[in-house]
Amino acid sequence: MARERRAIRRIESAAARQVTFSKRRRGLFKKAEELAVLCDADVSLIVFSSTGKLSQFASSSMNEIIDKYTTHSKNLGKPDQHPSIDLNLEHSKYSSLNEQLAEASLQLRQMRGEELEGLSVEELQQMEKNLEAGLQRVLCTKDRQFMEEISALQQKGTQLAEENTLLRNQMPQAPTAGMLAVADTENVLTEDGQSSESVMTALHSGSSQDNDDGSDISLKLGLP
Amino acid sequence: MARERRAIRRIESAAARQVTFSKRRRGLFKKAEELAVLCDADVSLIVFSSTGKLSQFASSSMNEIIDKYTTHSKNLGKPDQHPSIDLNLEHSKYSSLNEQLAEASLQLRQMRGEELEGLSVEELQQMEKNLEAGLQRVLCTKDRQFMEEISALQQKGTQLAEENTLLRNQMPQAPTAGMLAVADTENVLTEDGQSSESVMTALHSGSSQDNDDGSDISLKLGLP
DNA sequence: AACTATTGATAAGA
DNA sequence: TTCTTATCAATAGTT
Repeated sequence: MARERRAIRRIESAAARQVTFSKRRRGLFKKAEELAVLCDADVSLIVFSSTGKLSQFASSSMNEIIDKYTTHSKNLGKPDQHPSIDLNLEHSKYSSLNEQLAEASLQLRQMRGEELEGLSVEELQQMEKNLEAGLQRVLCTKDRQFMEEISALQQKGTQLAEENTLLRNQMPQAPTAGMLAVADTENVLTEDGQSSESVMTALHSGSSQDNDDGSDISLKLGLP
Repeated sequence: MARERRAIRRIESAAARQVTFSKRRRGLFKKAEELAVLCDADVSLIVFSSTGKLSQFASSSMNEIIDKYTTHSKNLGKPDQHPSIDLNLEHSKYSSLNEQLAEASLQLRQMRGEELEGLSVEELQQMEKNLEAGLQRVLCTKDRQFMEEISALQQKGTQLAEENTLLRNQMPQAPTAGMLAVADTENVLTEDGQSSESVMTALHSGSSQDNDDGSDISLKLGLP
């Protein structure tokens, strides 16, 4: 990354090692924080220099992350190794969780419009932005779900219509057709095989066109 | 470090966040290892993705480093606080808290429009309702704060204007009046005591009316 | 995932 | 340690 690539192996000169340590440690911590912020990750970084000096970074509480880690790996690996550590961490972990929960609850209440009294105008504007963005995404998702449901129903409708056609063809004399489908009987032959006309366009264009094979079904779309 | 600098702030798009997380995590772990090797340092790196997945690096044994860390920081902090708390109670409290926090976080993320995939249309409509209600309340509160600020400023303005009038009355010959207020001198006597004209209307009506006792101040309202 | 234009990190020197 | 600068590495946006 510089004048010349340095081979990744222990730097023999103590002075040079110290210099490189300072520079790279700064970079490493910076990147750790960036990862945590950018990606909403929980990051813990502990570094002991060769002289034994400690540096640390934690995106939230160090104890909490370590505990989460021990819990995680305990589940997969050998049970209990450092029973003493957990004890020291219990309390801080607990308060930290409590704080996080309180914070999250407050945020939720504020997003619902409660307890807004203490907020500055700037914070309120930020919340407004967040709420609008969230609302937008919710609306998009809802629309998408509607679309999916519509398209599923439409497919089913088309299939049923085709079955109907087949059945009617099999009994050409059927006198009860009028009860189930009023004006279809003369179109039966032509609409057979005309598979899928988009229901969306049907909804937009109102009742202009003549392709009735899906429209009986599309009337039920708003409900489920 | 790329096409364009990315602001170090949580990436909203879940997809982009995941991509960046993968890329940067790899880079971070590489640098952690390089620091450990080059500088003979003891390095521990623990990363939980926003989805809870664990990644770790340790130049020696993770547990050993963590142990060393807890020993180190214990010495600096207060030594032992709660040597004996009911562990079982503690643990159940912990799990419960954890669950609550997870639930609250999920709700928050969903209100921000993330992780909506599993929700039904009904749930989405409920969220939409909540978001709209929250947004409405936030907007009301914001407006109220604006009003309060405006009215406070206006009051102050009125007071200052009154003080000005008093001062001018005390030196009737003042030849420098034109520098501070151009056309006021003949109105001084009449506007005294005319207390509060709404600043809102002043803002809306532009520069039509003649009651100048607050308008010099109203120009500064947008800023503080 | 692979590709680059760019920015960022850093090795060496002062 | 800090600053500078030439260079290499990481990565943001794109495909």
